[in-house]
Amino acid sequence: MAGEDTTARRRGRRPGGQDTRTALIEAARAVFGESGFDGATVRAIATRAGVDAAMVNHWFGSKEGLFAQAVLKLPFEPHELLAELTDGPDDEFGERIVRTFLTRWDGAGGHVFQALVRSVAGHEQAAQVLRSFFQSFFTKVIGGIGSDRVELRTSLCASQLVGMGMVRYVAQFEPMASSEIEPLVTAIAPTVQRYLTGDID
Amino acid sequence: MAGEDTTARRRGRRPGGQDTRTALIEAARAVFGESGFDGATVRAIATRAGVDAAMVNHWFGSKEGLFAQAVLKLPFEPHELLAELTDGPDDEFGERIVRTFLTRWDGAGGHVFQALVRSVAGHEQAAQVLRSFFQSFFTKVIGGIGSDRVELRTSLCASQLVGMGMVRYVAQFEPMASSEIEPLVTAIAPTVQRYLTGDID
DNA sequence: GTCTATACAACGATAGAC
DNA sequence: GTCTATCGTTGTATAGAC
Repeated sequence: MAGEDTTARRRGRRPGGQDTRTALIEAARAVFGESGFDGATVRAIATRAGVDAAMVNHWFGSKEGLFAQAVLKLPFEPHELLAELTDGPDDEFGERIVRTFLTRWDGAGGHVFQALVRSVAGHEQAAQVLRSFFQSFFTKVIGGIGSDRVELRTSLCASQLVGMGMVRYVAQFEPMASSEIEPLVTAIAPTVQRYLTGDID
Repeated sequence: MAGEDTTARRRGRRPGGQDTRTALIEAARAVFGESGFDGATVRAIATRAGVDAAMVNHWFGSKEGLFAQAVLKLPFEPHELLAELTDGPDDEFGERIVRTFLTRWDGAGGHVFQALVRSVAGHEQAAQVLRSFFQSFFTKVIGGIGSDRVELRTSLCASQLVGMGMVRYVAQFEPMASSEIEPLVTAIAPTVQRYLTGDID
């Protein structure tokens, strides 16, 4: 992450920093809901929240980060996650992705993933914004390893990860629902690794 | 319901054939909702519908078939599907599963899968019944090939299949959403095949 | 007559009481 | 272990629609 709350009192605009963050999240939900991800602008969200547009980057790292936490309620910050995933050898990429996915969502609690699925399944709006967000994010993740067919590989990885979340957190099939993380990494990482760098046709 | 049947139970054809089917579906939704899949009995459902238990087999092939059409609204009959999947060499099992999954759901239309996901994500009840149904069904599918760790393999297969459906029908990530079936079979079948018969630890 | 939706009986499996 | 009750399922005779 960037800084903690070192700039909170600098010009005394708002005494409590958390209020800015909360206001941004509420404004973001409204604006993203009205305009979609592409249609919503950081400036419009910040204006509605009554704060400066720079606060978006300060609190959420990016427009995507704000979207992730406000609308999708993802339990992580995309930029930070990107750095975590890309740090390591390419042939352990699948392993890192699966382990990180499970660790983060386990930490957040199954109901968070469940809520995400419900909103995506229920509202075409949410599906659309998630789609552009996920594709943009995962393309960055995959882009660095120089494989071809980036879009298809992205879809394939998404299918295995999303399915893993569905089985573990939503449908709660045993033994996957109660399993430790590492056995699942062992079983599933080769799939993701193949989707990333292997032969897919 | 098909009427309170004030007439004494007579053998033979009752006027209004479709009414029995409809009555069974309505009764099944009620009983499955109250008791879950295992707790609900065919006889209880038939009694509530005011017809004989044998009508379940006549109209839906099995208890699972009734559940599939009444609660999950699946576009296929489990027994028929089981026969289709198990007919062929074991080393093409993954291929058949992926192709059949996509063919059936494509035929039904994406909104049907979407509705299934929504009901499973929304109601713990539906998740529970789907869980026992799916495990029972897939255990039969996998049971014939004699692999170990049947439950884990079932979960893994389910994760890839459900994820594929989520990406193609719900989130609609390109290119997976618009792809022809066969390229997806080529890309994903090896994953399912490995989950079924390969090394997973 | 044929066709089929229906009811009833019975089978094998399974779970629990004793 | 034995007995019993109940489960899902199957076979079959029958009644009504055609």
